[in-house]
Amino acid sequence: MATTPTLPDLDRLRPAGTKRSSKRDLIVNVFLRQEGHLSADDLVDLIKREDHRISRATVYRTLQWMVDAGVARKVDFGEGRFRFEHSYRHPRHFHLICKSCNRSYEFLSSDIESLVEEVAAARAFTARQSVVQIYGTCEACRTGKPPAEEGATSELLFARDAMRIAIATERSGLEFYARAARIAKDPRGRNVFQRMAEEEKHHLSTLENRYAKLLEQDPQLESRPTFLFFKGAANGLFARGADDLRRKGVDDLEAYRIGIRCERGSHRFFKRYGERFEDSEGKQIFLEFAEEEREHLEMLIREYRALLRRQDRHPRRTSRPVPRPAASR
Amino acid sequence: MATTPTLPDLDRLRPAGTKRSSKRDLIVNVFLRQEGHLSADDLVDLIKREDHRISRATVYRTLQWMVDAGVARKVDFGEGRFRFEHSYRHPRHFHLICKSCNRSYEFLSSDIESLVEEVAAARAFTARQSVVQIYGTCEACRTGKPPAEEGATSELLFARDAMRIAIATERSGLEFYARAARIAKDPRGRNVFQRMAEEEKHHLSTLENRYAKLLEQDPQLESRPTFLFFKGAANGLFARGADDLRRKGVDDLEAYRIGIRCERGSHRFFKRYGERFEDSEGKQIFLEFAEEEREHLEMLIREYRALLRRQDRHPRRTSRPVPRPAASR
DNA sequence: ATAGATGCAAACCCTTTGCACATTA
DNA sequence: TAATGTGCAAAGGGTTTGCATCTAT
Repeated sequence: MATTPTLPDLDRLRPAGTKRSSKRDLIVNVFLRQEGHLSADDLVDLIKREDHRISRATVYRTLQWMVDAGVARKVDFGEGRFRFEHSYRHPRHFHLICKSCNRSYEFLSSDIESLVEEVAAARAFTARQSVVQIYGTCEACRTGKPPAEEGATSELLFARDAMRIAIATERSGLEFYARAARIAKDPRGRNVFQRMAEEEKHHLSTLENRYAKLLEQDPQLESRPTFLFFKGAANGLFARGADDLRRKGVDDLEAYRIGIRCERGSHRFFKRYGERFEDSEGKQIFLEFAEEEREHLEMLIREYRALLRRQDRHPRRTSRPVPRPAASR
Repeated sequence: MATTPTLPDLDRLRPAGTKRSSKRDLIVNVFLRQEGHLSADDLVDLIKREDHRISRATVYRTLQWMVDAGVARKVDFGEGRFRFEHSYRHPRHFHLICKSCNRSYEFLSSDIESLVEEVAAARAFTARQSVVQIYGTCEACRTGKPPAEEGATSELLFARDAMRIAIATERSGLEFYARAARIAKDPRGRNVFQRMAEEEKHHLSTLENRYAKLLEQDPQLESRPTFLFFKGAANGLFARGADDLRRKGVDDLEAYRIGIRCERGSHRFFKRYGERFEDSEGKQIFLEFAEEEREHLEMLIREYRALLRRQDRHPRRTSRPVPRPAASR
């Protein structure tokens, strides 16, 4: 069953020095009840059905008000007019836009965002916002089948994908640390890795419970298409790291370095997306994980340095502090 | 020194049943002389300087004509009006858009394009075109320094990056095959890998010569920012493959599989971008390489299967035929 | 009472179009 | 001489705005 989107507290959003107005309230409520991306005209039509005496100008003014209040976002699909989408508890995302039915579908890709940041950095360009739009024909239009009914809010999809990614990360993290513990020569190192593996195992079961609970909110949730794409989760980062441990001649120092690389990558990921949503299940999960990964990261760096000192060698650049995401540069 | 962009043969572009017109010629020529992304209004101003008596309507009509003829592309930077950019020998690309000076900078990213294709595939969406726009502040505006003068056409930048990528691929391919030859147990396999390494070495020197020649066309070419981003070149694909060969227990079969994965990736890359440009140096390089990688790929698959048969085992899925890029699905 | 919100119609901006006239093949 | 191309002005779609009126605080 479809969940109703959480409604924002309009009184709190209203900027100081502005008055309440029943017409605006009506427009905002009608807008928030809709799904998808409405043009000003669409909204005028919807409004006229409920109250004949609301003028087009007021609808335009209210749309602007919503954008300023952070309830709506103006989007441009190249049609020569703008559309508006919710932005309350609905983070920036990318779009697939069907040219034949004009429907649009949302997604997020951590991988694309990282690459975009790299490109911007390569040009010394300060990126404030990025737009990714894929134009084409959607499955429904191509096959003639009815479109999969909307239903799940992207808040829910975000939470689902957040948890899937967290679970995948824990699983491969567990594998990584278990293997690292097996190959570690230094007893202290073995101990550290073993402790990490234990932690991952514990978190994993917590997460799996939470995921099961989330699924109760929407029986079809599992079958809905991916909203948040992140390769680092399943086959990147820790999985790659575990793989790297299989190479010849990996010593304890190398194992630490690989672990540091992995934790840094996932910390970065969880932090970025954790900051994206407000007060949602997904946000919470992500921020918890970001924190956890940060702690792991610090411990690994500490241990790495300690081992280096014991071996009387100089630290390598892998031990620089936790980086901030490039977006905030 | 900046190279003048190659001018299209307008007579050839003119669709059948349309007449020549001196005013249109003037407008097209003025348009093609400009760089960057012009609004209709910008173009009207430029035109008025040369001939007072050309009307706004004609400019609009000519812009439409250029879009139809494939000389111009209509782009939308969310300003509430369209801009136009060259499209003659100028492939589709992505944009960095400076909100403070309204300049825009172009780039291409194979990595982003691949991810976009994956997202589309995951939703069974047929992608026809994708838009990636990074909005923010450019270096010139942020630092107050004058903008790096334009100069190089993206045709030249594309050729430069094409060659850089080809060279990086050859280098890591060479390393990969040399190492594979070293670890191969099967004498026939050792021979195959050695032959590949020789080939790579030969191509590498050809390419380096060609690159040197390209640089003569623009002394600053090397220092201009990256236009085409592709991670697979330097640290992906073969480099990763060579790395994989360092793992414990890599046998000849595994070496073939890794090689097949690498060749498939680079074949795919070279093919995609080779098809993008018309009659340019970059296009030629890329298509030659695509063909070369395809041959390597086929040989590796053949050898892999032969070895399997000799070892009396069943083929694994790695031996499926060369895939086409997802874009053409 | 007074600042802010609304309705109406006009104005705006960018773009397209109908029609008479000019050019080209 | 036909068929295209052009200029002009008008119309078109989407959006904003000036101003008188209404409404919340």
